[in-house]
Amino acid sequence: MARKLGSRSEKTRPLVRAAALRLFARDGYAAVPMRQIAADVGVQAGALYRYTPDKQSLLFELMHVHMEELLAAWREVMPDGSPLDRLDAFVRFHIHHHMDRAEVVFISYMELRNLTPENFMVIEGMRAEYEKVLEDILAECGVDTDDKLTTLAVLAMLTGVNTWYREGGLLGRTAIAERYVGMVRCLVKA
Amino acid sequence: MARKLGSRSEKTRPLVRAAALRLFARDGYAAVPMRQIAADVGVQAGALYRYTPDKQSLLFELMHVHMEELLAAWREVMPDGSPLDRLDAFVRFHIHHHMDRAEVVFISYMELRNLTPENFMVIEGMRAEYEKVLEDILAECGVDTDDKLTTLAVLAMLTGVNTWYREGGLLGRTAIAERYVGMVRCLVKA
DNA sequence: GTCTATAGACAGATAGAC
DNA sequence: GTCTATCTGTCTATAGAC
Repeated sequence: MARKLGSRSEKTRPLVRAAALRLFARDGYAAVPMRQIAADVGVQAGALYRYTPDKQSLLFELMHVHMEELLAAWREVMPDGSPLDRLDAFVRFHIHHHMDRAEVVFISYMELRNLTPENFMVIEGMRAEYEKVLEDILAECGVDTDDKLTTLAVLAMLTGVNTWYREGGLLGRTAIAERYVGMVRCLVKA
Repeated sequence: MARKLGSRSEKTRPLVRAAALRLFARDGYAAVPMRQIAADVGVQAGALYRYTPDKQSLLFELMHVHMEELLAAWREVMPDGSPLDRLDAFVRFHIHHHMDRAEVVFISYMELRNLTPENFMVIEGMRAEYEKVLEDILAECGVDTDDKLTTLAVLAMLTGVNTWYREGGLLGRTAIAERYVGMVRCLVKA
């Protein structure tokens, strides 16, 4: 099979994204120079601008793709059962998805303020859409969602797993998810 | 009454701290130039170095004072009652303290990675000490604290209030605290 | 598509006048 | 104690050779 022209460029592009992801997560967007991303990829800084118009777009693209994948993945696994079943499913989905993508999740919470106002509005809209998924499920479960306190408390608790979960820890992935399922069920009953 | 010599310097110092607090919270440590802090205070950039050896010390001092005050304030109000009473008291204390100091709390979570390794270890130690306060109370309430999941889940839920609470919102401070008290009680029973 | 070289802006921190 | 002026280094992004 003949290679397409320009296929070489499509080898570097994902490396740039991966390096930006890793370094932004580790050191923070503002603290990572383009030169360091380039060094991580194994090219000179100027070459990066073949793949991104600027540093800001690199950040925005990582967060935008993440939010699109998050919303799409939920639509994919979203079950039809009872409200409580759907709540359990949401908790398991959220925990597993966030454990699998620790770096981009971390960036998406930490680097919001380094987005331009236009880019921020896009991401904020998608974040609100995801929050609405949980809010609707909670409402169907009989929770009062006039104020967002319960929704935000549950979301904060679930997302907190991102700050401490590391692969190979004391608890397995499924065990962790089931513990959170139990805690959220308990909050809903109260 | 005669003014003490040097009393004028002690007027600018708190202004520098206040400006750094406000700007670090709004734009992030890395994005705030010393010149902007100076402009906020109403002096030239060079004058700031009468009050701090460098920018890093400005950040560290804000976080360090915050953690000292947090630990001291808890020791002050810590009650003697039953474990469940002490848990309620901790929840109320945490929520109110975090609502009253939104900016420095936000900085303390967001800017950890902009501390030098030495400074990070100091703050991290104090953060662990605070976490231990909650862990001990939960253990006395009969919660299994062999793994830290419950402790961290409760702390994440409580601290989440910082991301959405604004003065003059739908719910009053006390009402919010009592809702969290109810949710935490429920998690402990399960 | 990657390189070298550099433009142009701006950072943290210091020196010395007043 | 604050000023002006500046040193020294680093940043993003671009230009043009190969």
